Amino acid sequence: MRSGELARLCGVSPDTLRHYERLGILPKPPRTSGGYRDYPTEAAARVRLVRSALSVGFSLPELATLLRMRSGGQFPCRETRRLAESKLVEVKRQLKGLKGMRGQLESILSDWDARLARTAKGQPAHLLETLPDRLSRTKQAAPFPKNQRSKSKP
Amino acid sequence: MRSGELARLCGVSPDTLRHYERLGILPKPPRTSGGYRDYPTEAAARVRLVRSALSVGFSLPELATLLRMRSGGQFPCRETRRLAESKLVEVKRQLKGLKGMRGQLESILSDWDARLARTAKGQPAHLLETLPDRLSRTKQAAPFPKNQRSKSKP
DNA sequence: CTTGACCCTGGAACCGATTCCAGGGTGTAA
DNA sequence: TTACACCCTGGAATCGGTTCCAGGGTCAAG
Repeated sequence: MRSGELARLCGVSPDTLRHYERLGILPKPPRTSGGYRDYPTEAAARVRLVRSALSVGFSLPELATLLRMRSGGQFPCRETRRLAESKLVEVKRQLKGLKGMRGQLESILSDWDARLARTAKGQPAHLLETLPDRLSRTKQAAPFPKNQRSKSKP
Repeated sequence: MRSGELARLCGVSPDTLRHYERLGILPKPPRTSGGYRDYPTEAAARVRLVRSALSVGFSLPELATLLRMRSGGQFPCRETRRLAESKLVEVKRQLKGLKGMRGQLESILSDWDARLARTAKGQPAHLLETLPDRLSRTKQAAPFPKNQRSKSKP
């Protein structure tokens, strides 16, 4: 199977397949005489595995590690489970942050609508200025993935 | 007030202040004879405005646009409101996706625990392989911000 | 023989907010 | 005068997953 076909089959682009191969996530397939990749049928299962793992929060480097250990004869089941658990923790953290944002936005919008109703067109309503007061009381959890960069010097 | 002091006061880094200034979000302050920025007291309010707008989903370019219009004598109240509304829509979209992920992860973990309980140490449990089947039935909403890149050629 | 669809490669762009860097000045206290 | 903390600048790095690029090959149908 050539890359375009496998890509269509899995709902990804051929570029993405090459990318997975570069990261060691998709095994290098044999080549045809013309230099084309010739994927075995199992490749589709592997790609779908990767896609579904991504969709629950695994990262490509993590998958690379797990899949490489496996092809090295190990079975990182416990590591895999622990990783999934940490994904759940992270998802819960982000959920908390997003729910906070949703509540803030809803109350902001109703407040702003009230202000706009009593503000003539072309006049300042100073909407943005109302944000800091509103948000100063409640602490927000970051709704984006935690990518901790070291603040320490090497 | 020098940059370090304002930064401490607002809980950001001096680098971040410079960044805001580069984007036209924080007005250029006067300089001391030594070339240091000398922020007026109002600067802190502006920085806090920006921080709080960021925390509910506004982006720096969006803030730059709004704040520039304002300093140009306009009052983009309606635009501001519409923008906030679109942020709420986006937050709801992400919430849907994250809730889906949470459910998936929870059921995955309990399934994996059952599998691990009946798998001897050092033996393969094939945890990752169970993902595609589990996820194939339900469609997931992307839990990350939609950054649509055009697929069309110029 | 030409068209057109497909494939190859390594490297770079993209998103956004923040941080880091090198190489150089300012200002104050011991 | 010599530490030391702080500040300046423009440009680049960072995170991750995907896409894009140029310049070139493969291969079937017409």
